[in-house]
Amino acid sequence: MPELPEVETIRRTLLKLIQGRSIVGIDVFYDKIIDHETNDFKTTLIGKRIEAIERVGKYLCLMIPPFALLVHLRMEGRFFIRDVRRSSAHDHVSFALDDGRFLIYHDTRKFGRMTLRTSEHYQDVPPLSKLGPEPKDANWEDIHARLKRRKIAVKTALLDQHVVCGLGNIYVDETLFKSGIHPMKRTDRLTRNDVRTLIESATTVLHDAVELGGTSIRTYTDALGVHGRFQNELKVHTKAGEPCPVCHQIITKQTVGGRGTYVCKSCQKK
DNA sequence: CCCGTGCCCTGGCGGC
DNA sequence: TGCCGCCAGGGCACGG
Repeated sequence: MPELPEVETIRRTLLKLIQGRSIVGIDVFYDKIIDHETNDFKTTLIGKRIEAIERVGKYLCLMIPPFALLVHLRMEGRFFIRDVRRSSAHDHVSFALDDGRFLIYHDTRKFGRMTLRTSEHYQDVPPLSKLGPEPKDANWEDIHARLKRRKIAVKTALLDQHVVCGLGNIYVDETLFKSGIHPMKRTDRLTRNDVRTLIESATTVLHDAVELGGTSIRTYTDALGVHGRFQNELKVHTKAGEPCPVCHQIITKQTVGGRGTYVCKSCQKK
C-alpha cells in the first residue's frame, strides 16, 4: 500500500535517522525478502556507510557506495529504528548500525523485496530503468500516444508503473475522480484533454499527499510511527455508500483489474 | 508486443 | 465463542 507519498515520507524520516551511519552487522530472518544469496548480501554491505536515501517511484534506494540497496515495500513493508536486534516475528531483516541501534525491515505479509545494484547507474538498469516517469515529469502527449494504441481500462493503465510510476490503488482512484473520468474508460477512447487532465490531477494529488505525510489507512505509518493526514482529504477511496462531495450521488465500489475501485458514477464518465 | 490470470502471504473479518 | 474460508493487493511469470 505505500505509494509515492508514503514512500517519500518514509525516505525523509529515515534519512534524518540513519544518514551517515555505517552497517556493522546484518541478520536475515526471512531470506525471500532478498533476491541475493544471504552471505553475499551481508558481505557486500557490512562495513559500508549509508550516504543518502533516494526514491524512484515507489522504490526506496539506500545509497551505500558502491552499492544501492533498492527496497520495494509492496503492501505492508515498514522500517523501524530500534535498540534491539529483533522484537517481532515480522521483523525479517535487521541492520546493526555503528551507533548501537538497528534498522529493521518489518513486513507482515512478506511481500516486500530488496535488491542490490551498483550505486553508479543504478537507475539505468532494471527494475528502475523500466519505470515510466512520475506524473510531475510526464509529457502527457507522449502518454496519450502510448495509451491510444492500447485497449485496457484507464485505471489499469495508471496502475502500470511502466506507464507512469508512483500511483497505487488509493491515488489512482483519487486521480480519476479529480479528472472526472470513469476507471473503466478504455485507454483508446481517452481524448488528448483526458490524458492531460489525468496527468495534471495525478501530479496535484501526489503533491498534496506528500505535503500531508501520506495516507494512513490500514497499517501504514512512517518510520517513527507517525501517521499521515491525507486520509482526511480522500474524496472517493474507501467512501462506498457515502455521498459524493461534489454532486452528492452515492459513491459505489466495484472491481477493476482485480482492484477494489471507488467511483462516483455521476461525476466520472466513460 | 498485448492482455488476462494466478501467485505470493497472512491478519482480519464475515458467516454460521 | 470458536473456527473455517476467503479477501486484499503490487509486481511479475506465464500462457494464449
